[in-house]
Amino acid sequence: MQSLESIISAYIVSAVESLFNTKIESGSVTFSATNPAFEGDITLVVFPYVKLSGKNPEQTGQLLGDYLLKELPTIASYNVVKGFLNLLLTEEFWKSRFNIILEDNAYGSIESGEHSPLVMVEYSSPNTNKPLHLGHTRNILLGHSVSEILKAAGNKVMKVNLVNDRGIHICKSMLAWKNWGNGETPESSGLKGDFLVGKYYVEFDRHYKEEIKALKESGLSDEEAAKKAPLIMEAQQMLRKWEAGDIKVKALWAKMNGWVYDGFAYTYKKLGVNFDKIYYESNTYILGKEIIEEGLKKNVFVKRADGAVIVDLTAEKLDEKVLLRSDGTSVYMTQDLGTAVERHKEFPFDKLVYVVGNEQDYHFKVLKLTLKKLGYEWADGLFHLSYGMVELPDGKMKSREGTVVDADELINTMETNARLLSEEKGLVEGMQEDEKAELYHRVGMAALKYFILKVDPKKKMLFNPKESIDLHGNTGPFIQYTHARCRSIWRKSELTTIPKPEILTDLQPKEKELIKILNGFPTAVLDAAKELSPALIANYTYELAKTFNQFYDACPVLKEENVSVRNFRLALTHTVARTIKSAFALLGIEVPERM
RNA sequence: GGUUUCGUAGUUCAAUGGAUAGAAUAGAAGUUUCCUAAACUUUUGAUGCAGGUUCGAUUCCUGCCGAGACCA
Repeated sequence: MQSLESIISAYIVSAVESLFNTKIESGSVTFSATNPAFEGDITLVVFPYVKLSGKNPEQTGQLLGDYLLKELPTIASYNVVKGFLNLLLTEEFWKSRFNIILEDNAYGSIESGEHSPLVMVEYSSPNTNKPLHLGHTRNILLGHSVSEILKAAGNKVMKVNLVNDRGIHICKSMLAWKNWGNGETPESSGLKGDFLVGKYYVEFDRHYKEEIKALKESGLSDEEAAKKAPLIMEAQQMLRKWEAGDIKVKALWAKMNGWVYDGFAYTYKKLGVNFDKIYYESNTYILGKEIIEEGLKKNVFVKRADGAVIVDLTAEKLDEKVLLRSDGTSVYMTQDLGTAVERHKEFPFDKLVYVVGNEQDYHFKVLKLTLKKLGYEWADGLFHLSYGMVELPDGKMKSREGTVVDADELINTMETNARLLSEEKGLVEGMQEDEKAELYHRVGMAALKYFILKVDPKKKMLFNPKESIDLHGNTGPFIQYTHARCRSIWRKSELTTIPKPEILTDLQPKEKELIKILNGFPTAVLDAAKELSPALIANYTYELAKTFNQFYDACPVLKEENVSVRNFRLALTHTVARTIKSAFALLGIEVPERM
């Protein structure tokens, strides 16, 4: 279905050509929503054509309006206010639009085909030394939602996770567990695996700090003490053993990482997300060394006097970046270069979206530029979805100060709050226990997910642990509630098929408004895909739900006596429910039939 | 210090350079013999400061003030 804007744009192009003798791009035509104070369904901004017409904005608008009224039968009337041409479309247009939308069961999504672009989305990418927290939650929800949105926009999508399963951090946990763990396992203690490993990471830190303190008292500087503490040296020794393939170290490593994966799997499941492929850094960390050779050969990289290999990006207003240390060890950038190249070989993606926090902005700029310099044209398709940090009222979450908001705990709290409200409303009586649990889960998760996703990803967001996430107003549960209302009407209608409406009467204001909003869904999906912003879908869905509730108040559905009006309203209610469900699926939020 | 992002009602969020800056929440006042009141209606309240570009600036540019991030 062609969008309303593109239909009118085409006529504006020909109007400008025949009236002002100038060719313009149809993409340059700008519309805006009509101000409610004036009559109209869509508004054309006239200012860009004032110079072409040589007349004032009002006269220019009149000319364009006359042309459209004559040439485009769906225009019922127009008016010009200042430089704005307000266009009113015919009732017939909106009625036929609604019928098209109603018929389309996959409304809002474009099926991908063989030649659709392949987009790889990397998200989550956790370390294996601690449980997931609210910051990870934002990452995970964004990654999942963006993937769904890209799919709906007609892309083939591959969701990947790159787990940081090796390095000094996991060695610290391993060492602490060996020293003070007494063989504790998730089974023996009942502790979730990622929490268990996280506990020993903290334990390491505690003992390490004591050692540093003691060393400092014996006269060492801060820096020396931090380097010379026996524990850290032992952890480093462990890492070297790991790299050398020491069987015992590798076995412990595999065991403890296994615990963490079980813990993560539980949280991912609760959050309703999954991956098509999981990469492990233990496999990818060696990648990238060949890239260094390649870069040196192509004279893109330079070997410094101390032996370190660098890429000079000063021409691009960035620094020199070290890619290989003077001791020959690689840095993150080396691995990421190698991983990107490997991935593109295996899955020749058109786009690779990295969902990573904005503290890595510099890193991804360098990554893309460096790949470009090496001649990999596909690097143009690399995109860093740089999201803002989740902050607490007094700043960043700090694990040291114990202010980290744990993901599992937050999920539980949300489910509990949903349960308390449901019980208070008393609408769940008669439900089976498992049905109730499912409902509380859906509602709690809707509140959490919507709270996070409705904020523009680029912006930092604030979470106040003292005030629980709201279930009223502009929230996920409000929209779920609207869906449940729609479904309730539908059940009570006792119809089995959707009535084909013949709308003989004029549309009520709220009916027309709903059709207009429904009409905007495909555009919202495409915009969200272009911007990689689930927030646009959240805002869209809120507008739809809010308007439906107004309609619900103003227009009876089941009690309407005129059969054709009743059928139309039922069809409208059905379409609203279906669209809310589709839109929320793009956010990874499920909607209940009743609540 | 260098680079960079961000400052919008009391609070949390909106606004491809477009009309009178929207919502939610908190505050005030209403709506239930009527399809789910997790709703609806009315109301109070905001663009950090100073310039510039533009027919038009929350949005673009410059400076200042304030907060964060990255790099040393």
